[in-house]
Amino acid sequence: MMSTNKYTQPTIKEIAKRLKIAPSTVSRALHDHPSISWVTTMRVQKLAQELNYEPNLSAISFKQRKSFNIGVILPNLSEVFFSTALYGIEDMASTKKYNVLIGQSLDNPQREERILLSMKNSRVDGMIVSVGKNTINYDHFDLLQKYNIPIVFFDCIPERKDIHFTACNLQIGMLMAINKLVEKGITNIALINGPKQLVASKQRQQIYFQGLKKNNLSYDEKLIEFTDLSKEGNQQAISNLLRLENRPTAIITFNDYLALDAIAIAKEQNLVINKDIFFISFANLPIWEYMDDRPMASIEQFPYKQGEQAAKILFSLIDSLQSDQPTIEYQQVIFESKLITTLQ
Amino acid sequence: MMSTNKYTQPTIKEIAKRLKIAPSTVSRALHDHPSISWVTTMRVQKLAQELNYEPNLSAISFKQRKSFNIGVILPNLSEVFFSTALYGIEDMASTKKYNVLIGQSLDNPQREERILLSMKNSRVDGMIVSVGKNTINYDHFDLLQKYNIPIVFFDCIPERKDIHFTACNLQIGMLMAINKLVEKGITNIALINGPKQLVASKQRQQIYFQGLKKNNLSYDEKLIEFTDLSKEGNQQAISNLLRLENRPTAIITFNDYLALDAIAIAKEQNLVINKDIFFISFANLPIWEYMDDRPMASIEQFPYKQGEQAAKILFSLIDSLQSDQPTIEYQQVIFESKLITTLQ
DNA sequence: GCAGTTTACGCAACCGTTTGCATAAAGTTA
DNA sequence: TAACTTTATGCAAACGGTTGCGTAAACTGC
Repeated sequence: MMSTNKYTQPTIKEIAKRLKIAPSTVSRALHDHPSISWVTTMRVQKLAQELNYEPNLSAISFKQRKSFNIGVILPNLSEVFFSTALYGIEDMASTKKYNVLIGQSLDNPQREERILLSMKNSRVDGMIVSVGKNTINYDHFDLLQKYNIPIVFFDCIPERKDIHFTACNLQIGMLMAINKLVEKGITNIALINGPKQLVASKQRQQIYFQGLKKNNLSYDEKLIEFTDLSKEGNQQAISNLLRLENRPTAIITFNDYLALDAIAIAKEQNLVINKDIFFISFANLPIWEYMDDRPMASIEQFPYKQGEQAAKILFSLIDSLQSDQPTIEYQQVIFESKLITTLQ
Repeated sequence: MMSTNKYTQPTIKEIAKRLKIAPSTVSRALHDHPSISWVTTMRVQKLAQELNYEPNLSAISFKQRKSFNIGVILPNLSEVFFSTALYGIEDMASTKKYNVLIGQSLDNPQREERILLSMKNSRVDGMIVSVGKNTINYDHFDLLQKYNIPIVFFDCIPERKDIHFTACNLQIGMLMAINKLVEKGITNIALINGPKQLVASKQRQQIYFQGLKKNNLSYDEKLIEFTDLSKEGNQQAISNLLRLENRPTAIITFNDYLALDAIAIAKEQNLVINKDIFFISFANLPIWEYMDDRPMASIEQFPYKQGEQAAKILFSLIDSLQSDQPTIEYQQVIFESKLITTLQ
């Protein structure tokens, strides 16, 4: 599969030379420019086809000051949520003839910043970012603004008004989940939330309060725990809840990975899942169907659609940057969550 | 976060103009070229720092005919195996100042080819590919050769000699697994293999035979089933085995996802996992630790190392393309697998 | 003080494509 | 047929950085 003879890709100049016409004519002919005659256009396109001509995107991107690459920074691609979102981004990008540069931050702010700067330097035309859960400083994102590189955040977004983003409104899903529990007569509902600095955490907590209130349940501050989402943090949080005198009969967990840890601990304490205690979780890990002890329900957040939409917004921003009238409004698209019952 | 004033990145020409020297001098100064005086070098580097100069990689890649991008095509990033391999690739790439373009083939040959061609056109400097399980035609990979774009395959590799690749030798892990079973007195060992066209399947089958032979076990062809790795295929395969008069007491499954299906079916038939029947699997899904009924052991294939090594090989190929003496040998690195016992 | 060497820098071309402008040829009108 | 318009094409610059080559100026040795 290794050949020694160099095979160089044909260029516009090559075609021009062969047809004894100017490169500019070739360029225009390839773009069906009206000022080029039908005959010339055909001759050029025919030869281009024969030679297997492909425009040198490197040259074009240099000339046009566009790389036709977008950067995507995610915490972690092994989470199905993110890899599915990436499909959405990829699919949208490929219809727009863009490539996707990927970087996994692993929730490490330094790594996140390093990736971001490297993408900036390689002149991506825009970025889609799901912020790592340990990121507290957003200066490097602001930096991109100076270089006119648009960013669209998705899912895990900074808490500020002046950004473009897509996210999922957990309200409907979460309220339905609480209603469902109450219908079953389960009223002692706890929440294990994620890191306090996350918008997602604040949101979950707020809706949790709403859900209790709408069902005339009283709020007990002991029923809220926080975790940094590390395994130890998770175990600590669930243990605290299970130790309570008034042990909760249902627990809403910040995400599926936390739910895994929580369920494991509950089982260790000989609690029967979905009998002694119920779990509700976010993000719908597909692996649940293989597990006997799984959350009663998960709240679906439509990662594919979120990714696709984020890319759509990004491309509209990129296009508007080209035009004389750049958009000034912030594009913010919020999807509605949906309650998925994983048990029959 | 949106500003209207355009902020243009400083260029070498800009610096040259300000210091009233030639662009070429600036370029050399920035590269610490020996023919530039200490004073000038310092002046240039100081101003560059002040202006926040960053070389325009677009221009460099155009001029140098290198994109400083490598393409990675994988079946699926939601499989932890692949996303972990991607870390390895990413890390190696970032030390080499390369970016990573990603494409998920979803085991769809058309999609795989589309991604490959699009990456070719955007002039990636090389590619790392794990071939989709339905790919039977390798013409598009050969095409890249014509354009002098090196490819390194990893994990799922085409069955031919003339390629660069990294892979994992399952021999040690698999033989140890069989030995372990035999030690426990389990001798009726079945194999559910993947699609017949895959190298990986052939390899597994061969070692399976070896393992039986070394332990003086007789081979029964009924104990080998194949699956296309779809859910239905998996279920069919395991059902066939469990229906056998001489029901196997251990099953080696092609991968962890198949193991999940297999275990589920076995449980439906009221078999107790790790008592009535044992499973051994490949690739070590981290989720196992949360499951009560899991394979007795998994065979670790070191995806991070494989990815890292694949990238290392790719960069050596890219470098050797630059030099006058391109490498002719095929670089093939094979890691040794390791048996991981997931049960205490 | 002169030939030879070294040092430090500038000039200009180049990579492939695009695009504003100029212009020759052809066609149109009075 | 002169003047004007239209059509089809070419010329040349530009994007930003790199690099071979040329060359003043400074330095060396005798």
